[in-house]
Amino acid sequence: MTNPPESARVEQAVDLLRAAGERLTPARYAVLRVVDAADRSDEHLTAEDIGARVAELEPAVHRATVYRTLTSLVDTGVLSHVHLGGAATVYHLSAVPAQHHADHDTVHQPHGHHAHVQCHACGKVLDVAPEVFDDVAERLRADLGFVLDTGHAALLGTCQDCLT
Amino acid sequence: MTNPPESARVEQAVDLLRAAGERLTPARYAVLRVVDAADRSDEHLTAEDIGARVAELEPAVHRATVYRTLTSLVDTGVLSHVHLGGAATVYHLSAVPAQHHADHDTVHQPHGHHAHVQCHACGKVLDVAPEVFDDVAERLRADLGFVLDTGHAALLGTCQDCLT
DNA sequence: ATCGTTGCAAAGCATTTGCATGCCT
DNA sequence: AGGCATGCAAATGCTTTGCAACGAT
Repeated sequence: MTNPPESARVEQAVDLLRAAGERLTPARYAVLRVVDAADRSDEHLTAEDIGARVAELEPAVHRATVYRTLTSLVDTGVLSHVHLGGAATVYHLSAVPAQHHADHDTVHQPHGHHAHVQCHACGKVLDVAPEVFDDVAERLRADLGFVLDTGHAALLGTCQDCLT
Repeated sequence: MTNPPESARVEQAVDLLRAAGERLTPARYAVLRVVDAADRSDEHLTAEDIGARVAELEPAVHRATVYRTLTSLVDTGVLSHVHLGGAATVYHLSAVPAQHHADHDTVHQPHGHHAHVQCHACGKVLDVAPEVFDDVAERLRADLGFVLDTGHAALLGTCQDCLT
């Protein structure tokens, strides 16, 4: 029980970090654990959300450090971020090709790479299988020479619950 | 030459404004002209961009007023805004069902309603015909009950020029 | 021991708000 | 005339930065 697969994802992230010649610090470790936990509960945390949780885990870590850490982890490729509809940016562990996770709906796919749509009414973020955008991506490439980065930004709309 | 259809679009916007029982003030008029001009040159202006141009047109108008004006014009429905990939929000005249404009590429469509994709390398914003997202919209609705608001948020990718 | 990383605190920026005045209708 | 919109200025909130101290390797 107490040795959940979480460690696997975090460890993998740590390995990536080290492979990139980066140092592992308490701040970085805390950020990785927080993001991993959020990932596996399908939460989407912003920089400040992460800062808040890191503060609980490592009170000594300064907010500014969380921002710098997020930036460097994204640069390293350990984390990736998604720009949501409004303005917020949320973070994910980028590595890890999915493994467990009991899915609930069709277009939903376990972790790993995925696209996002956000409800502008309630703010909820839904994960979507990247293939849903394959046709659009193909058309944009053919017509405009534009290579779509599926999942780097979320589209807006209204979720089922908010359709009155 | 000098009596461009601009006035038509602005006038239409003004009518909408009045129909909504809102007042026409120098600040609002300036904002409308600026946004109209941007629209017809396919530019995508943020609140501060608009503020800067309004300052040239009406030096007396305060920045705070531009923000308040944009908000109220969007509420009224005269303007609509699009959330770009990064964080910025850009504005469009919402009415006006397109008219002139010599198009250059297939998926490009004159003004009116359209979707957007943004290059995260150069920041350029490309307008895309909303139909490009029809299939995605249909699938999201069918699978998740999510109603996509095409064109309220932009997707990210890399434009032809930036593909090295 | 070295050099990247952190803490701290202050600066930055875009955006918002309270309030009294002004002006559109 | 009446009430919404504006100017002004201060406050906000998130994020960034300079610099010296710290600590991971």
